[in-house]
Amino acid sequence: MQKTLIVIAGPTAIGKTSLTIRLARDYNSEIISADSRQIFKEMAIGTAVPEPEELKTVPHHFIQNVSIHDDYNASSYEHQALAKLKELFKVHDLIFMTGGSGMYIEAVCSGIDKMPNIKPQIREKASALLKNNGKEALQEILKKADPVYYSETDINNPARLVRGVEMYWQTGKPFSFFRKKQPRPRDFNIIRISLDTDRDVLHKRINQRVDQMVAKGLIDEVKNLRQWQNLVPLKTVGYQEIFQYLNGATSLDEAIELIKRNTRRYARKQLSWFRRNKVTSWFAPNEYESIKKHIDDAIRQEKTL
RNA sequence: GGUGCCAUAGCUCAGUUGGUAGAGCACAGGACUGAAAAUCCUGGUGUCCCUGGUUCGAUCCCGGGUGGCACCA
Repeated sequence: MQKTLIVIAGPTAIGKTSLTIRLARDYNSEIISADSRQIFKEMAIGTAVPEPEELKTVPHHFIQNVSIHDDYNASSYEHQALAKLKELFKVHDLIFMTGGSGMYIEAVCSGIDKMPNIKPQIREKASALLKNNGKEALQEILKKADPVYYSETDINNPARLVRGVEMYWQTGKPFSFFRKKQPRPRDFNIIRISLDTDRDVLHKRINQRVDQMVAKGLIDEVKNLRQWQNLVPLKTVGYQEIFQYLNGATSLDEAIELIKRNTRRYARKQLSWFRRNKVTSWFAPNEYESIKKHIDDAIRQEKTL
């Protein structure tokens, strides 16, 4: 029996959670979350994790099971999610994956090339070079050490430059040696569904959700994390803005407005990511019957193949 | 009621000594293989309030109107 992963992608606040829970119940299935922030134990309100009642109705995986103090990235997620899928496919033919982190979804669907971990000292050295000598210094190194990556990547983007340089320093080999970008075949089928709706509707939902987060105690949640504000997982919309407020840089009202604006921008970037995938089918979040029909048709097609 | 000032992008405003206009924010699009809710790139979206006049040509100058603000009654 061919196993199938159904991926429900969509921008933040569009209604992925409730839609996927309903689907997973109808198909008697389970849900794998592909969300780079809901995965952290310490972050709940600001990442809009599903409510306890929702989590009870259908088994969820990768919700709040890692600490912000752990090293975690898209590659860790790929391996854990694949292992979990293998386990779940022993009892289910159909598993749902939903979340807003495009890179996490791609990691599971297509895979990320295997690469060595970077030692913290090397990472710090590369960041220090960027800070002290600017991105030009990193560009110079890459130009000589890794002309392939240098010509392919966005050399204005410090994050890309640091990555290339630290990989070279760590291994003595160019980053492009590891970065093959070869999609890895999976032993399960993938059905991709993406959600979108009118922009003003989405913006309204985002604004409401942010107000709800504040009402649920976002400020207190962020206050408790204040000493960790420089950790990467906390470089997150909803947290950075409240840190700014707690640090006296903005008023609370300003911080809340900034969260709304930055969440709108985040939603736009997510959509941009999901549009890259040309095999996905697009639906509005309220088109439940059409979505179900699409899934049933896709499964039936697979069976006849 | 009188006088003065203002009216240009979604918002706040700049500007054109007359040749159909540009900043910030908002917004839109894109890139992205180990931080990805990160990081980076690109884009002005417009009856220049309406209406007459002057002019080859008016968003700009002049008259009238409408709306807003301020002050005086």
